Amino acid sequence: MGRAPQKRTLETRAKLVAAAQDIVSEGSYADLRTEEVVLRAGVAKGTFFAHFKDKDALMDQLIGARINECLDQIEVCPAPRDVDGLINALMPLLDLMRCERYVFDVILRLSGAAAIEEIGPIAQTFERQVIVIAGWLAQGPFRSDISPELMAEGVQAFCIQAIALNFCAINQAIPAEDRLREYLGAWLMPAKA
Amino acid sequence: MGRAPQKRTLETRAKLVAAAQDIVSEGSYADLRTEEVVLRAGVAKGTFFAHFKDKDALMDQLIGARINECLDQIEVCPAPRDVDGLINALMPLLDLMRCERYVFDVILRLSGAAAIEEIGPIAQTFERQVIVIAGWLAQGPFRSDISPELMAEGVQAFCIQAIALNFCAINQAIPAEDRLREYLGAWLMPAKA
DNA sequence: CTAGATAATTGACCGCGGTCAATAATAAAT
DNA sequence: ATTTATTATTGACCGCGGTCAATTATCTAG
Repeated sequence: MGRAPQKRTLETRAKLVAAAQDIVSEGSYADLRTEEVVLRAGVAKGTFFAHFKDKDALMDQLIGARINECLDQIEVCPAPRDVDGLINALMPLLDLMRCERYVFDVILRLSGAAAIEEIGPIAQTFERQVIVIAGWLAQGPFRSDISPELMAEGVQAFCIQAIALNFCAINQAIPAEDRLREYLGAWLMPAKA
Repeated sequence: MGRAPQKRTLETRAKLVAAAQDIVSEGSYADLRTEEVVLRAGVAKGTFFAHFKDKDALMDQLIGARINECLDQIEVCPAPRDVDGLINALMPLLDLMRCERYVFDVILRLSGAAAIEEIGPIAQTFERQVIVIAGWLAQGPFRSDISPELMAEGVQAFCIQAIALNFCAINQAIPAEDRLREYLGAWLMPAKA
């Protein structure tokens, strides 16, 4: 067990995060530079890396926090009654995931933790997503031959697929929502046949 | 229309690719350095970037070529008769995609082209995958309420999901094949209910 | 209060991907 | 052949993420 963190440490960390958030709000996640962050925070470069393992770790914090805000908001919605309702409910999350190519890449990269000790914010939100979505699906008029958790994992997979295809020039004619509707209809309410 | 490429150009490019392949075969994709490539090829650093837009473009060539080898081999297989057969048939592809974390990341990043003019090798193989898999699914004893192409896109999405989850420490207990079998069973042969 | 231990901060430095003005090699025109 | 237009190559240079030995601030024991 380490000692309790010093006041100074918390202040420094807060300055770094605040500086990073400012930069993002003025521009984009993609053009955040660690050098700009430390400049604004008024600390040395090494200090940044004493607080964050690498640049991705900062992004994990920032983006993970925003995903959690979405989930807070989403969680209290009533369980959707059909695929369209589900897509509607998921919209804030989808919009966040596709707001920037770089953000999507970071989320994909960090949605799984390399080691059990280091489950970061984004990886945690991915577990939380499954819980929230599975909770909904258990109530709705969806297929019942597989578990809600499995259905939820599939929803995640298809969201990613729909967004990934939409970042691709060839496929931008079809809106991501339409593609997702097709996927989820087939996944959640198969007509068998 | 540009002029035909000079002999020298083709030689240089071949030297670069050969050097890169040597490095990969001695180590991994992840530890390929462009500086090492140009050193072995006996050219200047700038020459590399005259031939490849960036490092990713080289990876696109190298990995795209290997995916195509897999597809050549896969294409001639008889259409699988069930989910297990499908997973078996896809194994060479899956093994390639998960051989290295870095390789998986590159594939995800390049599987969609940013602009229509620049559809790279990997993006092309992703279209080819859908064609090959859809061809199979059209023949097999799978659901018929959705198109084979849609089924094939779902297979792609679930392959990626299964691999991604398996790169994550928390989920390594379950082999990717088992997870994939569960997904594809539910996707391709829903029991309705 | 002081001395020693621990934790936080610093900034010069490195690695490596990527750029670009200058130069050299090649092809086309006279 | 000689000039002219293109194309290929060069290597010094830059940006930026990340490291680490040295320094400074904070905590704790006596």
